[in-house]
Amino acid sequence: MSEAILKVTLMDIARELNITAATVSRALSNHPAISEATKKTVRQTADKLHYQPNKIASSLRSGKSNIIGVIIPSAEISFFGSVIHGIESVASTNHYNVLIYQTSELYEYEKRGVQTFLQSQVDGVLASISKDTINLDHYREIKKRGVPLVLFDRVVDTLGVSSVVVDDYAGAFAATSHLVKQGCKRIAHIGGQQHVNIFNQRLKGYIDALNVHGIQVDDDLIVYGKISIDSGRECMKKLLALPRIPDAVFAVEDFTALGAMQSIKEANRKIPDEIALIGFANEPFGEYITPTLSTVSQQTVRMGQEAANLFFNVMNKRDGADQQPTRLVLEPELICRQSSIKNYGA
Amino acid sequence: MSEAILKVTLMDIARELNITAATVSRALSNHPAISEATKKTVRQTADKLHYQPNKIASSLRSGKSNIIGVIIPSAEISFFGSVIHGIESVASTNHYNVLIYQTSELYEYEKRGVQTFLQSQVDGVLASISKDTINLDHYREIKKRGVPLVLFDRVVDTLGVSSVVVDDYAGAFAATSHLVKQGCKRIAHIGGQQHVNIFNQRLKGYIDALNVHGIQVDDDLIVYGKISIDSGRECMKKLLALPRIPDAVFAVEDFTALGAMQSIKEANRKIPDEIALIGFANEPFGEYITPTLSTVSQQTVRMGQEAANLFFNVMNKRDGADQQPTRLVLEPELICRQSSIKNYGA
DNA sequence: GTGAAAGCGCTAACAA
DNA sequence: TTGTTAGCGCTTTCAC
Repeated sequence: MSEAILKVTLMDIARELNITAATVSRALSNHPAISEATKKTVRQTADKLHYQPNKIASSLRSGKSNIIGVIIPSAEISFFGSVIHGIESVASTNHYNVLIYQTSELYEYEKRGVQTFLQSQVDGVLASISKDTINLDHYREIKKRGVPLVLFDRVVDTLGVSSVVVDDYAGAFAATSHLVKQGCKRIAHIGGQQHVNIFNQRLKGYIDALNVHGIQVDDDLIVYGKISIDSGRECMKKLLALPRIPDAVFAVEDFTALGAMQSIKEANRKIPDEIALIGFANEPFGEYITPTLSTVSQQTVRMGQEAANLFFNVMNKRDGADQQPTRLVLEPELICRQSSIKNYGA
Repeated sequence: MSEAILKVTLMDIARELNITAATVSRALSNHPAISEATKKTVRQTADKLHYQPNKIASSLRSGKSNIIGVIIPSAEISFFGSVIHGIESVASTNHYNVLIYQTSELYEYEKRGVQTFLQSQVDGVLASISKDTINLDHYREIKKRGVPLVLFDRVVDTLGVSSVVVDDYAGAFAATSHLVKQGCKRIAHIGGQQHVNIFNQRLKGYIDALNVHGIQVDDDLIVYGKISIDSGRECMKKLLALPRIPDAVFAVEDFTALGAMQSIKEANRKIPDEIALIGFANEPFGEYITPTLSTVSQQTVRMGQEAANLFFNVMNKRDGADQQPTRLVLEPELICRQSSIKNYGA
């Protein structure tokens, strides 16, 4: 013998009070034309009957779902977890819900995600493009249907939509400048695959920072790896084999930096005294290794919040005129820890 | 001059083919009574017109939203990111979408999340209860409305709903046994707050493992901390101040283990040769510190998958009879790394 | 094998 | 200030 399942609608409240469903609807949405007295009794009976408005019905009628669809490569990657955190918090304050779709970096899944979202009548889509994706027609489809689209992190310019990214160039510039200020003269860089835009930007930031500070760029001090701990180890070994080894290393991202750190330790060089080290991305582990790793934060939570804000900006002023897409570039934040600060804590 | 916004409905297809919307609907859902010929033309025109079915309308009519609501404390915690990953992948293969709600560990938000989900007509709710929550009426409300509810990780037994947890006792037992097998005789435990069930379970697992292996439990070797790196450091210092220091430590979770590791290093004791160390939770950083940290995996992805599976089990056989709630207990997985394996790699 | 008609629960234009 | 009516887009029962 189980409890009766509640299924209370506007009509039930209306019947109870001998008024129409329309009045109940208006009373509950605080319509100005409804008397305070009716509003009060309506609200009371709604409570009494444990009424829950049916959003599905409301959405169908109003053409507004109050749902944002978010497309990410994987919820398991801490970066995207943080971004979702940011998106959800902003969405929540705007009375929106967040629907998640994971692509596993696959174009096919990404396409399917877009389809589902369109069918689910989401009011907007926030997406980070998968590595596998070349054809962008599914994103064009979103625009064509008049659904606001905002890209974050994995962005593409050709779509003409709003986007949020972090300024990789500025981050690299700041990281390198920081090493200069620590008194380092021979600052090496372990780079990533140069056809990847963000890695190339970081190289440029490094080079320009050296130039600005009057330090000659030395090609021997630039090596290229493949974004992994092992690759970082190998690259660092090359640098340690130079006739004159560097006194600082800016690694293109934290895993590479970690590999470099291991090689430096194995060579019995002191970090940061003999070789200062800084990475990029602020991976969680950096805070827990010894020495703690200096790095550049990509402001992931903020990125999510800003992406959501961009959506709400479009949403809230749908007054005709095709809006100009906003391209938001977040300033990354330098995080200085033991690996790059000489006389740390002294 | 922007592109016309597509808004194609079943009616548009019907008009185009001089048939009724009903037939189109049946054709698209592959109804047996519809001729192959009609199905074919219908599908063709649907494609031609770029028809996307409106799930909202379909949901309203069918009373099924194909959406699972997931309530978590925070998407930023890597544990929950993994769980979401698991849930989403299973949901996706079942043509379901996942709606996320973050509670920030607050009862008020959790209540609001449940409300929103009920109003959104989700077909089921998967939830991890926030620390702040004592009153569980909102969860009872879910059951009362006939919506399947599955709890994971942060579970409570009094609700009589299905749940997925990891077997903390077994994990602790395995971790301790592993240390015994490494030849350790004086195995210490840094515990957590004992009023927290999982921490208490881990203590029990530790004690029972010692007993089973014929090692006397020594109260001096059990200290209690507060789940933080600093607390781990302090607790370890106490252990190192004993007349006879331990030759192994099982820490209640990884951050505590990390603190302990730092203290051991500062005391110039070798890990694992002088003191072997193992943690719990498989935090990402454990793989990257030196030495790499042995730990116990809580199978987060699997937990998400199983939670989703439990939901689909209920969903797929709604044949009357009140179902017995399933209490799924996942076997944790021992992860042996450098910090606990003597002669590692030899 | 297909059509006609009703209705899921809500909202909004129009009337009164 | 409230009621009437229609309809969002789809599914489904009942006809034929």
